[in-house]
Amino acid sequence: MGRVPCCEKDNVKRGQWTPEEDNKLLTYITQYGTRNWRLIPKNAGLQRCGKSCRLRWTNYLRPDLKHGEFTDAEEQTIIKLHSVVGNRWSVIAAQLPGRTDNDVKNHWNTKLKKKLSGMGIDPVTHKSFSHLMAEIATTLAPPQVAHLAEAALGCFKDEMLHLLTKKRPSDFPSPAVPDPAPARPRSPRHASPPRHLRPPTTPSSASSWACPAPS
DNA sequence: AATCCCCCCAACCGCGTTCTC
DNA sequence: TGAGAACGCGGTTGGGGGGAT
Repeated sequence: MGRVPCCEKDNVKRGQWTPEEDNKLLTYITQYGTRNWRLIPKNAGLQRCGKSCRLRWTNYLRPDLKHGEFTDAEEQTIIKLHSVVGNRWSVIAAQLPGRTDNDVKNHWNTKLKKKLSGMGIDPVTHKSFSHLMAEIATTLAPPQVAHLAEAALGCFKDEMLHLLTKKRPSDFPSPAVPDPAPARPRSPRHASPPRHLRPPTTPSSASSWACPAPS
């Protein structure tokens, strides 16, 4: 049997929360706690899904949350922990009082990944790009190495062009190499195997064969 | 001044895990 | 012990805001 939806979608409001909704949720939870998320919207007089209420509470309304900029120390903690546990955002967030997994994930995706790349460090493996290239080269036969080096140079060229002109590689005429992907790929949700069949998302299990998308 | 483009982040989706009966 | 419900997590999306043109 298929999984039942968490709520009746027809009668449920979606999108941005209004201050009135925030207030209702906050008032209710302050008084009664967070025991049953399915009942909370009903009892609080909200036309929201319980899941949406839980997310709003955990990511925004909780009184112990920090809302400001991430400090250098927090960033260092995220980078260190990510190098150990990978994309286990809840694990990382647990070490940062007042930060949520969503916060950490967003900050990683928007800031830290670029910061590391800019420092010549692969944000997936946390190794320097030159170290990775040397590592890969030792495992390949000479013709493959030559091919890889050529591909890497292509990636580097694309990245530089993008940085210098703020244009995507696909914006440039490229008769030899077809553009591998659209500028913002929309991968199908279930391209990967089910979670229990996937390897843990540790940095060492991932590789960086593909060109990183120009940021 | 208007339009375009990109970045950021709040919110959503779907799946795995845990809980309850 | 198994089924269904509830919860939690990570990936993804989309809209608003602001800078660039």
